[in-house]
Amino acid sequence: MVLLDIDYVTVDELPVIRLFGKDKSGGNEPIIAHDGSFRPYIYAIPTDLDECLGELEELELEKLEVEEMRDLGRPTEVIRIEFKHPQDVPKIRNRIRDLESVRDIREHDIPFYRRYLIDKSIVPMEELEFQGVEVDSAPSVTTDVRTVEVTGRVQSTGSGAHGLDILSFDIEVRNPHGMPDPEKDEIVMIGVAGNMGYESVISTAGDHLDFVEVVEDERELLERFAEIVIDKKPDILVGYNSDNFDFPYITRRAAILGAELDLGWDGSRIRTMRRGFANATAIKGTVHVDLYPVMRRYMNLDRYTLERVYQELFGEEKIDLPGDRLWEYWDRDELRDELFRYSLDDVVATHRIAEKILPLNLELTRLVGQPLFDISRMATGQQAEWFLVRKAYQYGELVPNKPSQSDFSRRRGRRAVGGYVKEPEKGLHENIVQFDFRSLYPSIIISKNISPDTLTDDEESECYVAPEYGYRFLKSPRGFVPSVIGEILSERVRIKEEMKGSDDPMERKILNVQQEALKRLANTMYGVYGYSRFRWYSMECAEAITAWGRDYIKKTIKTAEEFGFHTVYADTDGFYATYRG
DNA sequence: ATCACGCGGGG
DNA sequence: GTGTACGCGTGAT
Repeated sequence: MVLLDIDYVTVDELPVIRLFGKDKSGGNEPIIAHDGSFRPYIYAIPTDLDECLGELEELELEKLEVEEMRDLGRPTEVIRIEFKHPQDVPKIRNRIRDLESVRDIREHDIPFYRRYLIDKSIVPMEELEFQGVEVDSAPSVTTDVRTVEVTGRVQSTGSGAHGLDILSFDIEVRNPHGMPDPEKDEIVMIGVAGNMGYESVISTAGDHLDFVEVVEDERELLERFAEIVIDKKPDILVGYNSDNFDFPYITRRAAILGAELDLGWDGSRIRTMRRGFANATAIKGTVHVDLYPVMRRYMNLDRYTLERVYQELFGEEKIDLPGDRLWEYWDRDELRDELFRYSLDDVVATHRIAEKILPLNLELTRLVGQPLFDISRMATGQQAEWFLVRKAYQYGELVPNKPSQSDFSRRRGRRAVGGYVKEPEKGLHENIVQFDFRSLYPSIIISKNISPDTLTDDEESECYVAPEYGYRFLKSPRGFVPSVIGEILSERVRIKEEMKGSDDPMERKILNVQQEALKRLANTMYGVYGYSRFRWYSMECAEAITAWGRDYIKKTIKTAEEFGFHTVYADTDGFYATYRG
């Protein structure tokens, strides 16, 4: 099956991982696989091993094991402490940290389902194979969900999921007094658009329009929407700002009207989680993607309204009606059809954006190895971090802890000096030659071995020494981050080669998105060194990278000028010049 | 310069 | 849920 989502439940006081997938070759059947074989754990770094083992014995923990790992490259003996339940970790970790013989605890802040994916080398949005036996299905409105108990091996096959079913939706509200208030303003339309040209607006009016499906009242409107989602069984349900608007609104209206909206495969309800400044809405089994945070990351605009994003992406205007007057379009017969067309246009636009943008996010999901639900809501720095957490496991490296509040405030505000910029010379320049470095920063990280684990004070060892700052980076062994970026770039080269050798336009398209995702990830790696919440934060690394960058471009410009070129503009990794002989 | 505050998207 | 989280522009001081 294709693995779409993951979580865990507690059965008889023990955690059971649930893998939500679809059998793409077997009629798109939803499957929930239960795996009760995995247990949470953390690491303790002891000051004295035997003493520490002794102290830990007294806490009556599930299991203790001594392991040899590396902590920023340094060989380190750690104690792996297993727990019965993920919830035990926050309960007990402070007591462990405070033990006399414990220098530090690690990997105590990694969500259980993420730990599972990493340790089992399982990748969402790839085919998943496992051995299991059928068990009784969970009660569900989705009647045909199969439940399987995992009895043996579980593994990702490496083949990506393509042809996923996407369903987009969008609601319209009648709000005559300011912003919509779910306590009193009814939902009058829900637009839905699916893969195979399925486009429809559900409403209590508009029966003369061919794309409108008429229902009796608002409650039926909500239930019909739920029915369509269940019936269409999309892999991904997409909205625009649906985390913060559509879903919370629908949920509240459903509660007021007593509508059944148990869309989860396990019969669970739509859940909106408060996440600091933003919400995230989840439906068990179906991956809900809110395109708004995705688009904010994907492009750099002054505003991110659906209209603006659509226009930028496709160069076309979509129907735009004034939000504060939509209720008039509903109330006045002669304007109502326009509102219907607006509703349809919104959901179709959302769908088009989804079709264009999701392939990249699916590749990032596979690369980072965390669920699409999470990836679509993560800042790029977070994506890079979870990618590295997975790599750290593979490399036997201990993951650094998340920065504490004091680390964070100390780091915040410090900023590495940026790239070299020569302001453009005014005027019209002819016969311009352009020069730029390919992947300048990733290349510098690799060639100068810039990594927190190679940064050293040691004057004796052979080092690369950063210009301006004099920071020293060991020439060997190869650092953790440079190794990982090296992997990313060589994978990208391999994929580009494969692209050259392919005539199949479909295959080329897929490969192109893959290399694009790798490029983005590689380029993110440089920036995160200076990102204050990053586990591998290092201002020295961030500063060294840009210092070498400035050094390279200035030297290149100087050389070009010796050959008779004149630079009219330069920025970070490239410059424009005229030839003067 | 420094800090508190509020906003984004949605109708 | 191994929870509780952004980043920037604005106006006031």
